[in-house]
Amino acid sequence: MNKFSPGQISEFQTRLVDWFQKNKRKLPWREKPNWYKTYLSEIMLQQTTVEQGLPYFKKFIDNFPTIIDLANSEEQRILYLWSGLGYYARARNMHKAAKKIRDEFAAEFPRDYKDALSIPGIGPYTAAAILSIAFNKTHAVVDGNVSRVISRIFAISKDIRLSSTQKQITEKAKLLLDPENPGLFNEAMMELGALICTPLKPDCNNCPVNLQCRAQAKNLVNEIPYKSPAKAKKKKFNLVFILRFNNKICLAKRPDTGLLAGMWEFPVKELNAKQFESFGENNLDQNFGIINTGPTVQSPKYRHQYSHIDLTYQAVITDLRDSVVQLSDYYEYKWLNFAELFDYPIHNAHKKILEWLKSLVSG
DNA sequence: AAGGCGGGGCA
DNA sequence: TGCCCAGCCTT
Repeated sequence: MNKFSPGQISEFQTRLVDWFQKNKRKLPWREKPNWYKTYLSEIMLQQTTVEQGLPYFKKFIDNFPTIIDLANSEEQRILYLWSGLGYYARARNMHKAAKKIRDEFAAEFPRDYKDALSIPGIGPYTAAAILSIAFNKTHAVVDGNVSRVISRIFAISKDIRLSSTQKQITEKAKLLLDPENPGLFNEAMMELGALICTPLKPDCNNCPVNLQCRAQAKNLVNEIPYKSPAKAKKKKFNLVFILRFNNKICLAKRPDTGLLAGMWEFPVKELNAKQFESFGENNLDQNFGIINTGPTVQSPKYRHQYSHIDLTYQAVITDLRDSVVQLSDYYEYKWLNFAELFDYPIHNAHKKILEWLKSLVSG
């Protein structure tokens, strides 16, 4: 009852892979595949849906057709093309990775698992995915999709966040893996999780392995996987300054570590909830050391949810009497023409402000 | 082992 | 508005 027999494993593999070959999505990295396309797509699809990553994959393949092109690029160029996709450490690690592959692995992806793990941005999942999909090496992948599929197949109802549960799932993934077609099998597992065995309302009627699914048999599909509740996000409030002087606008670079590292933005002052509600009644000079020459223009309030922060923010357009501003939180900033603002890697919260600014200019 | 790190989408 | 999705890295 607790174990799949060799016959059942073989049947599972056959049914799954047959389903995959008939139902897989047409995706650009699946056309004329090579390891570089696999690598690029796997990095981009970490914590990211296919729909969201698709336009970025096309951009990167167009701009950097080979790993050498990627390695030879500037980091700011990579961040610019990546801006809006999030988790920007991926982009910076990708640049480091490309240089390492170029210099230490003769511009070829290493075939060894430990070597793959030594590359920045490549962990257990990505190493197994690239080695199996691009080189048909026998490594089982465990990503979010696979975790969900396996927890249902084996009716594992323990908290899926626990590392002990992940360990158990990894063992099951190795057990099910088809050693003859590891790449195909891994892709099929992930595609099943993405198309059929979805987090909400899984399409069990069209599942190729529903007869082997213990969650289905026990009518527990909606209870598995169990995930313990997430912590509440911290609420934060930002006042964003559109500082203007001589028809130029100030844009600043965030520090190289932490949230949105290395991305550009309009200078920000973090306020508490009370300050955020009342700043308009105060004098910007007294409160922020900013000397404005006239009335300010306020943007609508925006909300932006990060994985651990619930941010509310609002921009004010402020004309300065001189260009001396106290921006001690930033080590680099520039005064730019309006059009030049669009040439910098700006994170999404401030892209919304830029869009608002654009609507003022054109409207 | 736990927490930091984006952005999109849904009820 | 609250809350879901989730690999890699650092601590």
